[in-house]
Amino acid sequence: MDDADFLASYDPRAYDPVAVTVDVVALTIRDGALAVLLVRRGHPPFAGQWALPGGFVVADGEDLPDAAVRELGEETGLAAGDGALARVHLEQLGTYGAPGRDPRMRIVSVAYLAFAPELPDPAAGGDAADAAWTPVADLRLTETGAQPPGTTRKLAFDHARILADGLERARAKLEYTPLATAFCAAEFTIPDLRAVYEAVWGEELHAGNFHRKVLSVPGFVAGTGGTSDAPGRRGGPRPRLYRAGDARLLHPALLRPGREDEVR
Amino acid sequence: MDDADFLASYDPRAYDPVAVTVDVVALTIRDGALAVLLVRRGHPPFAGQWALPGGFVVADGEDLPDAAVRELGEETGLAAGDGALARVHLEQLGTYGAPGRDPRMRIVSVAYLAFAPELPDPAAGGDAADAAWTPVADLRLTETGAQPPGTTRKLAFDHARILADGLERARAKLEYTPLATAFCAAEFTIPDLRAVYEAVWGEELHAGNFHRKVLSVPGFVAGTGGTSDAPGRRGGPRPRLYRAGDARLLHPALLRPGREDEVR
DNA sequence: GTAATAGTGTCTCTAAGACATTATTGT
DNA sequence: ACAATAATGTCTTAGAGACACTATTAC
Repeated sequence: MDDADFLASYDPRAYDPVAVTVDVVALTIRDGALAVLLVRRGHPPFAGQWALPGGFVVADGEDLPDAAVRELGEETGLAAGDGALARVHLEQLGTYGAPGRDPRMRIVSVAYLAFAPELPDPAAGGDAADAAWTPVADLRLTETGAQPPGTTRKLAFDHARILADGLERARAKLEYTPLATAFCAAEFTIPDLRAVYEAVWGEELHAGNFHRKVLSVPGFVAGTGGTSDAPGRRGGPRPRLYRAGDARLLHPALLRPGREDEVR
Repeated sequence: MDDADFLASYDPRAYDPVAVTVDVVALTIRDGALAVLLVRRGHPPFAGQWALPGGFVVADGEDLPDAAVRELGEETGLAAGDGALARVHLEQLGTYGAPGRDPRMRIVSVAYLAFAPELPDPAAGGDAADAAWTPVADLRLTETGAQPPGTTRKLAFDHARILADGLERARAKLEYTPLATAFCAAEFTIPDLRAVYEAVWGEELHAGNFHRKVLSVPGFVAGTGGTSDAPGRRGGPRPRLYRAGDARLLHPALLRPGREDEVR
């Protein structure tokens, strides 16, 4: 039997049904805090609860990253050809396929991680009853969370786990890639960049050391020669403007402070 | 409509068929070289060509890592309850779902990465006509490879890409995790560990500096007090024996030498 | 003996971090 | 004037890497 014979006799529907979906962990910085795009589900299961944007992959011809971009565009109201979506950094996060994670049927979900500069407020689209950028600090990400009840939101499906994995990935990638620039506008200042690191890592960084460190990494940032016009600051000289450099890895890396204890 | 109504009216087969498979990049050290487990396909498509071990996920109730272990066991002839398989480190590598990657239908494949100490020669099982540990140096992993033809093997599907991604993941994880100990027997020497690093990174390391570095990382290795009986070596004192320590991250990390150029 | 190897010591240079200092802005 | 901040300078210490050296084994 050669390939052609095999294809002719092959019936894909003979297999048990497994559906493939794409979920997106879209992160941005809003008001100095790390925020994730969430939608309120309009249909069962988990109707009314908040969840990551996502949906079924179109079986015929849609690549997985394309599906992720499509889902992101549906929830933010941005078209794929729009410049704002083109600036979004997208990478695969992982695949979640435990039996029972969706009550309807066996669903394997490929999660993507998106990093974006400040985007417009989302417009609910598709199946979503609502959509909003939500500070991650307002979310309960562990079963044993110690947050005060009422102020936290629990996510549908296993999306709390997916989001937690995405946050850890983001925190780690800030260390050894210039990913932080993906959260900034095309031109930014070193203090802007430091604000991104502080929001994602949840720690204050020493301004002087951070400044010198960023400039010492080859290709991290490139000066434009201009200076910020400094709106809304509380004094001090005008910071210089930079663009993202051509480095794809930071060498040496910017390591998170105080991680010796988390090692075991 | 509540959840129960929705489930009753839901027909999973109404969706376009997408099949989910699991492929395994199983790495080990054989004769001092990094080797990957490959099977020769017994059926179309790509009958007769070498490929990564893998297969369809059982839709009803099999978790994805379980499917990966099952596929690995089928090809190596090791039972899941066997101690050898229990020592294998398994982690998800990524998911590959480009349309057309399989000529039969839309197939989304979840790839897993397995690290094992020296395992027995595989026994062909399942659909495989043959199975073998193959040194990765004998494989053509890029389309524009400069290897001499005839000495290289080309893999089926997009498995060359999956393997290349797995190798890069392995090389990176040696830097900041104690993963190298997963390639060693329960007790090993520092030179054994150095041989793992050299095989995976493809570079010779300075023996003295490596030794001091490994011992300086808290929790990387723990001494047993014993010494190797040193069979087959070419002279020198008996090296001391160690076991894997309790660290899950190496701090500080063991960085690969000479990566400054690959940064842009 | 000779060669190879395990393990340790020493030196240099880079880089991280704590801290100080100067200059420039808003209030 | 005062507070806040950008940007740079100084000092200490940890760590990576080059190299040397001793001790122990196989041949």
